[in-house]
Amino acid sequence: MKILVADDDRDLLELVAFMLVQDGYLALKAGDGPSALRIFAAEAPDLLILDINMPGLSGFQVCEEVRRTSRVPVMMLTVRGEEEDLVRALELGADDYLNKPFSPRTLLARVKALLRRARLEVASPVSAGRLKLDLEEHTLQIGAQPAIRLTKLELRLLQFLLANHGHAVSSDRLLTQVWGHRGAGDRELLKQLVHRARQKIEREPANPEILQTVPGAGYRLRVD
Amino acid sequence: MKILVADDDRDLLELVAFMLVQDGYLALKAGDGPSALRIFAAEAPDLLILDINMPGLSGFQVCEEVRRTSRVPVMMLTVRGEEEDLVRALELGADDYLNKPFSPRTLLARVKALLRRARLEVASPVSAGRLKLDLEEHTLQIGAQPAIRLTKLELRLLQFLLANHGHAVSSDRLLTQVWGHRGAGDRELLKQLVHRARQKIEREPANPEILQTVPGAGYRLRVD
DNA sequence: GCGGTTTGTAACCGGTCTATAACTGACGAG
DNA sequence: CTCGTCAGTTATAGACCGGTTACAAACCGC
Repeated sequence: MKILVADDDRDLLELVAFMLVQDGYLALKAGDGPSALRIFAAEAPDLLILDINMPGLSGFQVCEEVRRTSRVPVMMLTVRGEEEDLVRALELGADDYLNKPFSPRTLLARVKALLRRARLEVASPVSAGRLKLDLEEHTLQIGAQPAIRLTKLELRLLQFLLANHGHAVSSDRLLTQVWGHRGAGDRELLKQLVHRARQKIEREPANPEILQTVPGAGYRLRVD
Repeated sequence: MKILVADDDRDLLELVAFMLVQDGYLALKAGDGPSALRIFAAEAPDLLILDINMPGLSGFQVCEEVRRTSRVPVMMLTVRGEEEDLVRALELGADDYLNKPFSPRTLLARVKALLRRARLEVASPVSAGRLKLDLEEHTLQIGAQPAIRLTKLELRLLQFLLANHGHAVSSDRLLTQVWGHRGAGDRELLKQLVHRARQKIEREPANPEILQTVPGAGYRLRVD
């Protein structure tokens, strides 16, 4: 479950991200409004936590922009009980509102509640080129071939590679994306996962056409 | 739009009701938990505002009881800073949580947001393909076969799957939809419920044609 | 309150998935 | 050439998942 946190207060940003990661979420961090929008477009997170007071693009503006294209749950943060803020946030389509300072448990409980409610809505498949990933069914379809069943980890791996298709993605990035946290010794896991995925999706697993190795850099997904 | 307010503090009760009426809602008042439940059953309000600290039946208990039969939006009220309360309320399936004292505008903004969100949820169709659910009779009819009697939980499971027929629905979603709240050990419940439902509705329960498993993802209802 | 039904809890099983380790060959630096 | 690193492969143990059986607890109609 990916959550994007946007706050210009570096310390708070790191703290919130840490709390989320501790609780098993994958946290994406943005230090200002424009980055938030960029990351939102690139990563399609499942929930947004936006500080209202950000220089440049405020949380309101980010929320408004996001709401043009998406109904993803949005939680707004602000320093004090600025009532005008609350009203405006809810009117802009935010789903929840939290005053700083807040406690970890409060934040996590509300995040959980929002996600639970959001899950009532339907996820749509993501596709690029001849690859189509169905997040609901946990399957991958290549061109007109029959769909291939994927495990949870395989799905996350391919989802992220697909989001960056055509570009090499470093092992480190994949590790944090797929497993979330973890130490250094986990190159093995990725190696394994790639191997198993290739067995499933490649016509000739030893000469991969889709899930390619970029020596020294990581992996890349070819979609054409 | 009917809103039920339950609080043992007479003054606050009247105040909240007054605020709601001022804003164009119809306010129902309950001075304790049992009255709240009675009025809820009799009037089917569109939203509940429950004080947690009520003598006799607490807001928690009222919420829990209501959630057994209904997914109506619930907002909980309590004195500031009881974090345990917040967590517990959200876990019991409450939709929002407000600390006393609060301002009229805050309350109204959140009420408005809850109602708007509730309205977005789609009324689920009661039949699809060769499956027809009778919500009053608690029965399922498959094609021209005689109707099958269902229990309350089986009905809710099938109702939700039917509303999303053709799409895989995750176990988590089903859990919150059928049971509402709850925590860890509940994969067992779903497993059981699915098993029992299959015994009833499938021609060959070991090879389900209707209530299918989507490995790693959840379950799906086939209606054709 | 009684008896059947419905729901919750636990244990078990087989299959799949994941983590971990060991071995192999390719490659580049020294 | 040799060593170390990197990526691929093979092997395996344990965790986890989903289905099944069994039984206890709660509930419901009478």
